[in-house]
Amino acid sequence: MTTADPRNGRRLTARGAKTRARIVAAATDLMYVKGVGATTLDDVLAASGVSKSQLYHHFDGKDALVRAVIDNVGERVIEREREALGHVSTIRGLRRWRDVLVQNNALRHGAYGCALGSLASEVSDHDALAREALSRLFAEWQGLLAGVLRRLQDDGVLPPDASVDQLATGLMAALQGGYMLAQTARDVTPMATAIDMVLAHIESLSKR
Amino acid sequence: MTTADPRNGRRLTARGAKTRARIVAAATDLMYVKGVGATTLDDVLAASGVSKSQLYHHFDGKDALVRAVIDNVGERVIEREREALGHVSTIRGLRRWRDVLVQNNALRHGAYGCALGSLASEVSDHDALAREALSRLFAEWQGLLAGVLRRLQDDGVLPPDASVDQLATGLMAALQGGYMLAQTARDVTPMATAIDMVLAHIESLSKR
DNA sequence: ACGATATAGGACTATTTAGTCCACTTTACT
DNA sequence: AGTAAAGTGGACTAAATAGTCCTATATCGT
Repeated sequence: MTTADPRNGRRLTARGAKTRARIVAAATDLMYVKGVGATTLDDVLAASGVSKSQLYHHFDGKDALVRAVIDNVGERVIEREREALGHVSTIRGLRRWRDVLVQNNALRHGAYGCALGSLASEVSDHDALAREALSRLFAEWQGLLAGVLRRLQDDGVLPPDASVDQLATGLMAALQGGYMLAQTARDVTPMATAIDMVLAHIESLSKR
Repeated sequence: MTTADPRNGRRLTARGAKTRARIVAAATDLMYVKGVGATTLDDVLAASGVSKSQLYHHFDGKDALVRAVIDNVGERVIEREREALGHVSTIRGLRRWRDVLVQNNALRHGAYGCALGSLASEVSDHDALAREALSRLFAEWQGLLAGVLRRLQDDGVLPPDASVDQLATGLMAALQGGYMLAQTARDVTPMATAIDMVLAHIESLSKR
């Protein structure tokens, strides 16, 4: 059985796909914990138990690997958020979504920040392709938030003139900024506070 | 004439201080544009026109240089924000503060993000001392914002039960998250939108 | 079954990078 | 003026790192 290689459409056997996935999985973990710049290809090889030629067989180089990691992280985050937000249509549901993110982040005392946000701020100024991919992912994530707000609007909870997309932007920014402040303070509190402020704002709009 | 060396109290001549400052200035620029990880000591030497022994005379190594850069950036940002926010006591003044940040960021189309925020997300998980310094700087910056809100409260614009510190946290998070989204999108809009949302929230609290 | 292609292992190279060392010059202070 | 400390220049080393190359094995399509 063969499948298309995400990189260049080259044929890929089941075995090859598995090796490729192992490389990406190891790189994803390392880059999340150590950062992209501090993760060497040798680190990835050691963690995945794969040889160098295999890495270069599947990826043109470090940049290509980083892009594969972004795709991988993005896919997981978007899927997670789609499940978490896809059917939310109440402010209460939005608060539950907040609780999950806050509690997960609290487990690491804020360390490492948002998987997507950390990648974005490290890579955006260096690799245009990676930046664009991250930009699309943020847009998609934000679209899920906007979807929730739109449902609130459709249910009459938010007034028709509420600018759903701008609220979603503000919520995403508060989330990402909160992640970053929590990472710097090694304390999840600022992240929780920032999201709460936006949710309070959204709630206040519904009480007119 | 001699002054205390910021690093270890060693005596420092005017000439030495000048060399040290040149190193820090070059490193600051490079690390802002290229990122900390992608900036090599050789880059710093080339940009500052200084020899390697001088760099190691003034700093114990790259980590120490990064910390000096953080102090330098922090000092400039805090001074800038102190001037911008120190005497603001109206929402109108807060909007003008917003305009300056947005316009400055628009000049680079969002690139590089916040000088402090970019350092924070790259360094926080790698160097505890640097993280703590950045955490103190964010707290100081946020304190300036809280000062503005407190003045609004004292003037009766914000109600006495408004949680000024939490609003300042939310504003800082939106600002930082906005910087990051703008950097990823290469478009200042999300940053402007995020701050505007928080300012709208603050304004809505004043209309009770 | 068999040729073609994908996959695997790992030694090897060239370059970059942090960090060291030492000879020499300038400055501060009495 | 003299001397000790600070400052300077740059060659040098060791380690790390990205990337190449060649050989061998496994798998696929026919």
